[in-house]
Amino acid sequence: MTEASLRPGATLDMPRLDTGTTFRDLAYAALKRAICAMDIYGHPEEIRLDERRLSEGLGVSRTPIREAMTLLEQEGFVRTRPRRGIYVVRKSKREIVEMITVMAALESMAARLAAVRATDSEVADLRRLMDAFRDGDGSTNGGARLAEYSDANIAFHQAIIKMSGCAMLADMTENLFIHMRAIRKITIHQDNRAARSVVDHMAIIEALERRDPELAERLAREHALGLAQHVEQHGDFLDTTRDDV
Amino acid sequence: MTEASLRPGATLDMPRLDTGTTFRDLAYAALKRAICAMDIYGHPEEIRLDERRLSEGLGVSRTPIREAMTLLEQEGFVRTRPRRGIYVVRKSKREIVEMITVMAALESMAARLAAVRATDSEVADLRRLMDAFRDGDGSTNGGARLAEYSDANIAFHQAIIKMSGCAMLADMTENLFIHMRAIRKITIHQDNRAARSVVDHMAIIEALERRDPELAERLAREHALGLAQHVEQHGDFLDTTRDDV
DNA sequence: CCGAACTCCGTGGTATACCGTATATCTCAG
DNA sequence: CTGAGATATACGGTATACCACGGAGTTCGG
Repeated sequence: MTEASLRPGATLDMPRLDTGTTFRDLAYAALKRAICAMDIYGHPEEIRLDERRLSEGLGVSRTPIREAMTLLEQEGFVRTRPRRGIYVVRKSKREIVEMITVMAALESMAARLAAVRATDSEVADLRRLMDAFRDGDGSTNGGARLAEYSDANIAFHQAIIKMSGCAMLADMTENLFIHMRAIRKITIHQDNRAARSVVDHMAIIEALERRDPELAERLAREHALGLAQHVEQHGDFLDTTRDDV
Repeated sequence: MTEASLRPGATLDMPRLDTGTTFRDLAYAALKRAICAMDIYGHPEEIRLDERRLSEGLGVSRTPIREAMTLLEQEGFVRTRPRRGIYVVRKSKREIVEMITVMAALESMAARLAAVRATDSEVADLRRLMDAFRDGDGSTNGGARLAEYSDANIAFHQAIIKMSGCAMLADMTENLFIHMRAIRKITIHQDNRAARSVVDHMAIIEALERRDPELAERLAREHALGLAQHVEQHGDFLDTTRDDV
């Protein structure tokens, strides 16, 4: 390959501009970020996306936009209805419960693996991360802290996945996290769930520290399924103003 | 909407031709079927797909082909390398082990749910399905039966998923089954795994009959992880002739 | 004043042309 | 005969034009 052969000519060799990133990928990233940013379950009206408008806005043609949309549709973020438009999906209560169930399955497996495979320092890092929140949780400051905790919550769960050492678990849960973050925004304010969540997390950490895969798995599963049950019982508002096809 | 209003004119009302199925979906189905049909791990050379040739062969333009390819790529069946071509993927040993691990997670959760939610008749059907194979399994006929059993094996696992009543579990495992079928074609001939598999399945059925979610989950998980361990130990041939990027 | 039918516009679906680059082939110096 | 460089070819990536259908607005008959 001669690796930018060092002949004397004026070959001001550039670092290597990446040919790998396509417009499709850029559009995909931009759209996904935009969708994640919006509060999907906040306002009831459906959100429609216009290929041509997006194309114009992002400065690329419709083709990469469409390909990105295809990806987003398969991932369950948008739904395209022929000759009607592309809509940001709003999961039904049933779908959310199922999603949490799947999450419980994957995360409990991750916890099982993590209990065996994670390094001591990884577990220690996880404990440090959560200890900060256990201290100042009980009473003092209100909603502002919850938003911050919501992120730490996601971080905790992602850490468990990562410590499993199974890349595919991370892949499959990545999109689920995005949906769940939107849900968690609501449920976290109910029923003192934030405080309960911290308790559950600490128990899981202890199980990991004890290197007990059975316990870690069970706790992770029950933690997730507890959220599923909560949504099942208190999530009826999710099914309002749905136009089922 | 007046439903093809019954005025006397010559309104030879057609049955309703489906506008929903797009060329993209047709191309996707055709390509997926073709990929599943081929024995991916049989011959070592890489299989390349040509958009233009496929477009010509299927009688549609490149656009729907590309969109179908985008889907297949996201599902992990093909990989497109810029300006190189589109290749049918061949999973590495590590990837296959991870895939089976994910399968174990999802399937064990399905078994747990099925133990509680499945109807008696569903469980009975499952037993009937497998009893046929337990009888004539041990000795008599060889490889011809194994291919047949391979399908029954998939059917068993899919039945568990279905009985969980969780549609999303079915969705997420659908593509995994396709990959695993290709793997199972090989592993089933090794180490008398077919007979072992039947034993495991019967134990799972018994757990379902006893409505024991903990046991059903554990057995389903151990059954799948057993396969993972087998691949881990005996699947080194999978990593031959890989051109890693 | 109201409702049904018609027209127009906007949308996603499809086809096609063009572009840049990686690979393959050919050419020619050694 | 061998290998480096020039040219040709083929592929995926992108842009654009056109199409058919659905729905909103309009018009006309009652």
